[in-house]
Amino acid sequence: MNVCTYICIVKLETAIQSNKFKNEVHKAGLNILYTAWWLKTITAKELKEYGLTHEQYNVLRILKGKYPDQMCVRDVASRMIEKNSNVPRIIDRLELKKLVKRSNSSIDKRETVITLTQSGISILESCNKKVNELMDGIISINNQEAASLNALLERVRETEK
Amino acid sequence: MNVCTYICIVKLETAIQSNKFKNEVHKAGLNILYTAWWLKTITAKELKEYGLTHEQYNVLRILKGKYPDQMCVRDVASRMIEKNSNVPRIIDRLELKKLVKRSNSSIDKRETVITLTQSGISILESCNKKVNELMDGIISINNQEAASLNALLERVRETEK
DNA sequence: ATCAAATACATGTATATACATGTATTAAAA
DNA sequence: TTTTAATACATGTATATACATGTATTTGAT
Repeated sequence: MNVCTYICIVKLETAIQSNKFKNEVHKAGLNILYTAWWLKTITAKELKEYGLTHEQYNVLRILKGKYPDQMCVRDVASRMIEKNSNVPRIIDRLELKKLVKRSNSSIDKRETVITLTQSGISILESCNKKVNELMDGIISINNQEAASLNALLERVRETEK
Repeated sequence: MNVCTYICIVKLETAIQSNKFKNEVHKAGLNILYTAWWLKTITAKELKEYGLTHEQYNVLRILKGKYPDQMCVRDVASRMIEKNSNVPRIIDRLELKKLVKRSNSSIDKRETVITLTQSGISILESCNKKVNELMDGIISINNQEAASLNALLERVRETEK
């Protein structure tokens, strides 16, 4: 029998020890920031087993999306979740670990093209498995709730000018 | 007349140039991370005018919450949105700018107690004004939508063990 | 064809995160 | 009481963000 021993609900009020929010919109801002930190932290823990940071994992996933095609640095950067990431430097570290390979583009000599190595692919697959298991095990919202959440987050970023 | 010249909707698919999501839950994970980055970036831009980073602003707000009482470093740290922040070092920078003052606790000599200076209070007030104006101007969701969003984010972090 | 602007990437600096370790002080155990 | 463990903070290291600047290459205008 699978017995649920306890349910851990960390309310925002508890997490940041404050309940003085201007309004629900202001609270939502803090809630988004805190939830992102929480998500990053629990995934980083899994990735650490493989010596990868969240950002390095992101770059590997992006490269996998085009594999076996190569990608230039600019293309990788444009797909990053955090747009100001210093992609050349993240690639430096992946290259040191021999998870990716740099080469010069023949089309445009300014470009550096990046390729996943076999080792990069296999570490990515292990990480994906771990991270997916974590998500399935920890995040208990269903697809319908997630869809509402996605719609609301997109509404947050919808700006009129 | 207040004419709305254009509406800027940055969908997640456009932002990270991918539409291959395992399911809505997985997409929600990326959406939370991207929205947090977006929020941080637009606020950081306002704070930069005052030479403050997002984290320094967070520390000042926390100190204001107890003002005129002092707070020890541990108490500040426990209220941070990002729990792994290196609060002593953030305080180093605030102290250099004379926005806070460090002193020794008389009760427990291990503790360092932090006080907002007058200059710290006034810079915080200016920042709050700027940030609130930004939020009101840019975020177009209403309080009811924000309340649903808050409930969903709390559901995301609700884990069974 | 030549020069100026734009592009792609690398690199440098300040600040932050994440985490390990060091130091002084306090609390607790033998 | 003495020793040990825990606590509070400071500091050190690797990696990341945010942003400025440098260099080589390409594009575009004259």
